[in-house]
Amino acid sequence: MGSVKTKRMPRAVREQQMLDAAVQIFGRRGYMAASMDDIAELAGVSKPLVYLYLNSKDELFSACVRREARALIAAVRAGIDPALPPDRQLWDGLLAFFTHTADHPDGWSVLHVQARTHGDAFAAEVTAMRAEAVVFVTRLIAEAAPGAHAGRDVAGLAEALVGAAESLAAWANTTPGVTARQAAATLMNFAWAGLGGLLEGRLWSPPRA
Amino acid sequence: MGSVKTKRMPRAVREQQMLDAAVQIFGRRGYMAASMDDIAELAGVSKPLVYLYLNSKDELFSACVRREARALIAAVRAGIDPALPPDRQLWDGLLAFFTHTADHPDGWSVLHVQARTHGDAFAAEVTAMRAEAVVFVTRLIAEAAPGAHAGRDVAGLAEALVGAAESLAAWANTTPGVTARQAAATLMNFAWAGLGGLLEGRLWSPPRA
Amino acid sequence: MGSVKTKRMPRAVREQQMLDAAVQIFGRRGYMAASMDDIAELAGVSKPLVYLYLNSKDELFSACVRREARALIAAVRAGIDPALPPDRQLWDGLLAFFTHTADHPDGWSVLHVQARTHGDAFAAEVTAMRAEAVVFVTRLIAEAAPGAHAGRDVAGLAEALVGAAESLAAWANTTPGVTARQAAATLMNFAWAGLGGLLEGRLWSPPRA
Amino acid sequence: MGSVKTKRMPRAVREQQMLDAAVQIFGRRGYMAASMDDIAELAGVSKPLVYLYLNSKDELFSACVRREARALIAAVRAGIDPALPPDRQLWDGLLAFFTHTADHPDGWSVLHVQARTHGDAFAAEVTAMRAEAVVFVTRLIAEAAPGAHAGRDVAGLAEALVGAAESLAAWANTTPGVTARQAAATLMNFAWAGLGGLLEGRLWSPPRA
DNA sequence: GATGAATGAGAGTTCATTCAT
DNA sequence: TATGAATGAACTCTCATTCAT
Repeated sequence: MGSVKTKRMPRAVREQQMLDAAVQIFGRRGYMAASMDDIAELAGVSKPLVYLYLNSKDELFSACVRREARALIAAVRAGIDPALPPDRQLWDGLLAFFTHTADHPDGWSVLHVQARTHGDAFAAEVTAMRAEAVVFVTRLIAEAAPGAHAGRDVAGLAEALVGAAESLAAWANTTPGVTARQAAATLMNFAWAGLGGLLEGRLWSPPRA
Repeated sequence: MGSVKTKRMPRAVREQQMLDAAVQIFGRRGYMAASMDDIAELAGVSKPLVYLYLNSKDELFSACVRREARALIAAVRAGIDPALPPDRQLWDGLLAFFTHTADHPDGWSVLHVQARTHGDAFAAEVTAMRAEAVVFVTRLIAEAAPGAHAGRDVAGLAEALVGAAESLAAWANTTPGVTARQAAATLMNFAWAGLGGLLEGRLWSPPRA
Repeated sequence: MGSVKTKRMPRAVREQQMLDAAVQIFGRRGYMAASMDDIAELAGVSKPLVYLYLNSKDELFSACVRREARALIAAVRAGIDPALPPDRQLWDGLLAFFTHTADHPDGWSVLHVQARTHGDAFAAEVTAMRAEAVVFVTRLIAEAAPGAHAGRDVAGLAEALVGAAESLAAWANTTPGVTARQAAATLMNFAWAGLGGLLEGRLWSPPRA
Repeated sequence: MGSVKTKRMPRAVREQQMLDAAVQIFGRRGYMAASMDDIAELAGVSKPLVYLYLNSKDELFSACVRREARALIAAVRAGIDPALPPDRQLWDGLLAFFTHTADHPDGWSVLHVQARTHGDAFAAEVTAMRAEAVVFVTRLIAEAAPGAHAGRDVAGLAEALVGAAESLAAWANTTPGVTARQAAATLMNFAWAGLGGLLEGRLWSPPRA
């Protein structure tokens, strides 16, 4: 498994090997259950080297979160053309998102499950990423319904959408036979139909308590 | 913090105290990071007593999951009157859900985050609970829009809904001035319009790749 | 298993029940691996009662050793008629010994294996019992060969015989299909032939080193 | 006591130190009463190192049994010259045996007492060793008295011999002025005459019960 | 005479982390 | 650059023992 044991590699390469191993172990077992021994072994190096390059378990995990977050953001950005109409942008973004998470399930697990479980220090990076997504979706909604009453309603919708997407990604990764395209289609239908209904004014009014 | 240190209590009472403490610790730190020492201390008893009553960390966690799942289901059921019209039932259910999860964040964390992270045995309990919720919602929509074709993509929708709900719950809990009522309203509108639209066949067609 | 749970029994009876249970558990699992919980449960009483009557694990074990030692000594004494010739006395004694140890394997295990493993305090009782056996055998040898050179040689032979008997008893208890009579016959043949040879002067002289 | 605390030793050396300590503690206290803490302390290392090299208490004990069994066998083999006459071979073997067990009482305790107390896996190793001894002795006798019928009751004789040997070893160790040489002489006379007698058919007939 | 409730102390085991080379 | 050797601290779990009734 792991990589072929080659000695004397440049630091940058070794570091990436360690991060690869760490993401896999952290993603599959969770922060606490992951052991530095296993990570070092999977990376094909000795434990002291891991400490030499990455200082501690916490920093190693942090580096994983940062790397995976950046990769995911880059993938989604690359999938979107801001010149296209909003529904098309949403679709492209969802497709890019589900495709990337499907291709990097351990990375997504680190971001979605593990980073949030383990304390605010790690959550910050993920929260920033998430905020960017919410802003993006909010803008799309606003563009699609220029006259909509903005503010808390739209923010709530965006939150709901992003949360639904996150949950679906984890589900698609662990359920055999579900493709990124299907996950994107499910959410797109759900969201667009819902938004459409809302924008046409079909609001449901709660009863006065 | 904890409870007042009272000695010699009947077993049933002590057991609930232990479960209270365990839910809090498991919910906030996760299964692996939770230590039996801390749980016992928070419960105000010695560690051996926890083992005497609940046998092992695994069984303790399992008991927590079961108790919290039952409490959540009971809360939602209690909020619903089957004699009312479907939309009203959905609203009442959502309100009960958001209220209960807001009142018991640790319990919700145990169910939503921790139980899924920790192995299929626990995930099954939660999955069953969610499936019940999806069936319930689907039935309501079908009653409201008779003749529509239900049953497609149910699992995916469930994931999306729960993800949206969790996201909204977190949003409501952390955004000042947002109540369980408002979170319920947002999701109600989203779900009611979106599901209704889906059942009526209003689909968004993805572009040919 | 155990005894039928009857309440309010006189102390002497309860105590014997406890000793029965303790001998069984100690004999089969050893002193350290035996737990007071298991002993109390097998005796059909609560743990505090065991402590009320027998004070501690050590004293309980000690009581077991004493009781079993006395029973074994009594059984062997009862089997011997001092008026008979020495070889017949040895045979009867061996037969009584092997019969008793076969009928009370747990008791013999307590005496032979466990008591010696666990420190000098318990060994004393067993050592006394053993010494008595050695004296008895020594006397028999002396009677059988009136002119034999007594002293260390005879003492060594008696030691060897008693040790062989102890070892054979444990072996007969754990090997299916070996009866007390067969064990006695094996040892009797070995010992008597050996002694006979010795007494006839067939001594083997070690080479001068 | 223990060894001088020297740091950074090669693995093989440290492992032997650990086994030395383990044999001493296991031999004197028994498997259950021996604690890994005490073994580690006596070996002059920390507990994790013991686990790193020997994995578990069970495996550590197993390693002790193996090592001591091999050492004893080697000592006895080294004492015997197959070119010499059979009685001389038996004498040399017994002398080597008593000398080795006297020099390594803890190792002998591990083999004789502890290994049999603790489960069949370990008993097997010891049983095999004893069987080898019995075969060896039987062959010597057969060579000395050709034409005799061997092979009957071999297991019982082995038990009796080992029991006698153990008893004599303890006697020699605790009785002032008794040497390994004298213990060997006693058993030699006993065994040589007894076995010889048996093979020649001199049986003692028990009375008809 | 008898027990349900409770615990201090210690067991085996694992882990993140560091030294010395 | 890289590692074999080593450990302090913490974990889950068990046990002999006692109190209050």
